[in-house]
Amino acid sequence: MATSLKHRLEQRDRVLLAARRCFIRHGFHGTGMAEIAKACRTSVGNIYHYFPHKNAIVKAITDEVRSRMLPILRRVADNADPVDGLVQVILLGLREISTSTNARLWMEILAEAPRNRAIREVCMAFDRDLRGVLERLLRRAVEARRLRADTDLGATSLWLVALLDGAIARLSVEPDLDLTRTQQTLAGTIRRCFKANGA
Amino acid sequence: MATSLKHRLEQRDRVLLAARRCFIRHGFHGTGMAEIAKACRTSVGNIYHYFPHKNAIVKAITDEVRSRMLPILRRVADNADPVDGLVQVILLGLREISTSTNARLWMEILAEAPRNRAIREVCMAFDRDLRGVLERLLRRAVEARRLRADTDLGATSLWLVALLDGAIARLSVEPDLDLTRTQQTLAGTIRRCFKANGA
Amino acid sequence: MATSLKHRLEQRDRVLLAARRCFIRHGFHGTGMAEIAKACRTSVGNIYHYFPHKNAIVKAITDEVRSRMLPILRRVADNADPVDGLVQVILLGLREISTSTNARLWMEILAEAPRNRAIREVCMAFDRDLRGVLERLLRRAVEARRLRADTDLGATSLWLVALLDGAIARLSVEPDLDLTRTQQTLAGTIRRCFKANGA
Amino acid sequence: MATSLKHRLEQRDRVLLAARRCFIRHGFHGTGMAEIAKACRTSVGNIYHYFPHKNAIVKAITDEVRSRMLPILRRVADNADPVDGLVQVILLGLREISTSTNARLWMEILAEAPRNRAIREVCMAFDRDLRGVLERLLRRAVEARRLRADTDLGATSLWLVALLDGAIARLSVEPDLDLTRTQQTLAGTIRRCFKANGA
DNA sequence: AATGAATGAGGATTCATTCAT
DNA sequence: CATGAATGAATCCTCATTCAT
Repeated sequence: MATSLKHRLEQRDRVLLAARRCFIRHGFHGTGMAEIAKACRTSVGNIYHYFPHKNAIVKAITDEVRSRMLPILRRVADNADPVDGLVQVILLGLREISTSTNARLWMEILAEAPRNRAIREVCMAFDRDLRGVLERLLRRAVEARRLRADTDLGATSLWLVALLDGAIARLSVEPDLDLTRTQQTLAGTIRRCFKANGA
Repeated sequence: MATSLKHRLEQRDRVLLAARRCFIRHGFHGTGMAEIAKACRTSVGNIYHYFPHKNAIVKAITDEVRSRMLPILRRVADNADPVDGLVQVILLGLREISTSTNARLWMEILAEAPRNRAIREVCMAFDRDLRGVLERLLRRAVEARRLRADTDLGATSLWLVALLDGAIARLSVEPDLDLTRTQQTLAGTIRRCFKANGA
Repeated sequence: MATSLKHRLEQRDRVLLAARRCFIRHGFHGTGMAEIAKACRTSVGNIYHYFPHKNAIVKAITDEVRSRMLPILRRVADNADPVDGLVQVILLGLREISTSTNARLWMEILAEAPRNRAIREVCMAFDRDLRGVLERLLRRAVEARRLRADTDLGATSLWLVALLDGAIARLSVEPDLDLTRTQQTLAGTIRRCFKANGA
Repeated sequence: MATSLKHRLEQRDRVLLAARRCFIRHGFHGTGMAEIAKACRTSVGNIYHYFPHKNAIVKAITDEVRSRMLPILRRVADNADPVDGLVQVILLGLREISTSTNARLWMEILAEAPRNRAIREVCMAFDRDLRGVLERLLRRAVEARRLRADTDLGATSLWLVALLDGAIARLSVEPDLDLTRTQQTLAGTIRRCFKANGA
């Protein structure tokens, strides 16, 4: 029982791992079930024991990609200095995105979202979380008088998220882009948007 | 002769217009030639008198989308005040993107680029142009002492472009987003990154 | 009137010439009307003023190819020496076949014949003519006591025709084959099958 | 496992058998995948489990047709009397060709070869084998002083092959032709080209 | 659980032919 | 006579999904 459950989960993961590689290479639409089956050395039919649809695999991948980002958010959200926290969210987010070929996957997800309810919902849930963290940090920055009180926090968090999405797009179009070099410039610019931690 | 040429161009445009609508609704991959044919009330075969591939239609749409942006860039590039110019590029870019359902189309293009050479080349050419304009404006800002001399212009222009890409992604995931409201916040933030046009 | 008729015939020939080139390159099935139209710099529709079907073009080409062979036959049939005549038929036939890229065309015709009544009829008519000439020569050879009286003339003429067909097949599979070198061997062998022009 | 492999091979054969019948009736180009599918009572898609292309089916048929000829060659090549061997090669070759509707298939193959690399290669390999056998027999005939020492063996083997190709062409144009009747004439003629097995 | 054969609709593309201009 | 746009059925091939084994 326990063993069989363990096996189930392992097998499921093997499928996901294989699917992820395929999706990165050929996109959601460009990848067929047969390709995934071959990549994880199973049969096509067997995959359907673990996922009811192809789309369920896509959703699972989306979930996974998203869930890898969440602990980063939580860790950073409690940073003593809210501005440091914000900069950290952006920098860690960028690092996660630019790891391996994640950008391609993120891009695929972003493009799929408009026409795929399941994916869209995952995206929106994640956006809510991310923007929640960002807005909480921004509010703390206001309280700490590092940010003007009349700042539109919603708008600001929106643009910060857009910055991450934009990085995804940039990376996926120009995969050779070295984000680490330009990160410092971004971090500096963001910091400069806040008042110094005044005496 | 002249009439037939005119007819050809009109028909070509009808195909593109129909394709555009279909692509917005169902994406490049989700749209079949039959759907396009029906949408412009021709036969499938006839479309092939105007475009050699489905991909040629995709490329033509990409070209068109991109070329609508170029005059905006040129107009703005010569703005007397470089900071105003930069803000204008961003704001006008956003307006163009958010027009009707353009964001979806842009998104589709961004997602297609990594795996479609023809599209990628159009994108890269456009990026070059856009970043050229941005960097020229940034350089003028440095010369006008509105920006620190040690600013990494390449990095900065990259992030500005990413901001636009990010807006596309945001809009395509949340089509109901009202960008106009948040635009002012962005414009203000950008302006504040530059020193006042000091006396 | 006369002029327009002349023009008609010229145009018809232009189509045939173009079609011939296309058929040699891509075969009957591999050549589209559009390709022929482009090759003779007309419109597709215009070709249909001169030929009711694509198949009519194929038939016309077949006719032409065949009719080029006929005068050769007639000229040779009256040769004083029947054995010389036979050898000449074969050698001239081979020369005609191997001229330019005729073998490909002949081959295309042979392959089309089984499934194309119009072509088959042309082929059979030609075969009748050719075998008639051959059998007449063989009969004269018998009369001249150059050939055993019990020879099966029908069978012999059949195998001589097969030899020509075979040469077509060989040339079309190995286009670089140099038939002229091996011709002499064939001619010698054939001659040796007959008794010397005895005293 | 063993069963499934057996099933696979059986199914593959069923496809080939059906394809063969279709090809004989309508030619390679005239036969669609749908027709083959119907002829072996499967779906179109399923055929693609057994063959990657339509062309792979064509090649498999070509292989099969050719490989049926090879054992004949081997058996005959070791004939004690080289002239008997040669006559046998031709006669058995003819019998194989004239079996049922093989001629049509051979013809189709010959016509396809010039424009289909895979087919051409099979044809050329077969030609090499066949001409190898023929030349070996001819050489032995020379050694046995049954043939003039200055005979051009290459040319002679070429014409013998052409004779077989020609028979194919004849049969495919005139399917009612009764080759068996004329075979004796051919065999006799060939024999007479050699000197008697002199004492 | 695992296999992979089978399905059949749907994918893009081609092409002979027609017909309005 | 000439054009080439239009048609639409037919081409090969792909693919998510089902199902008997």
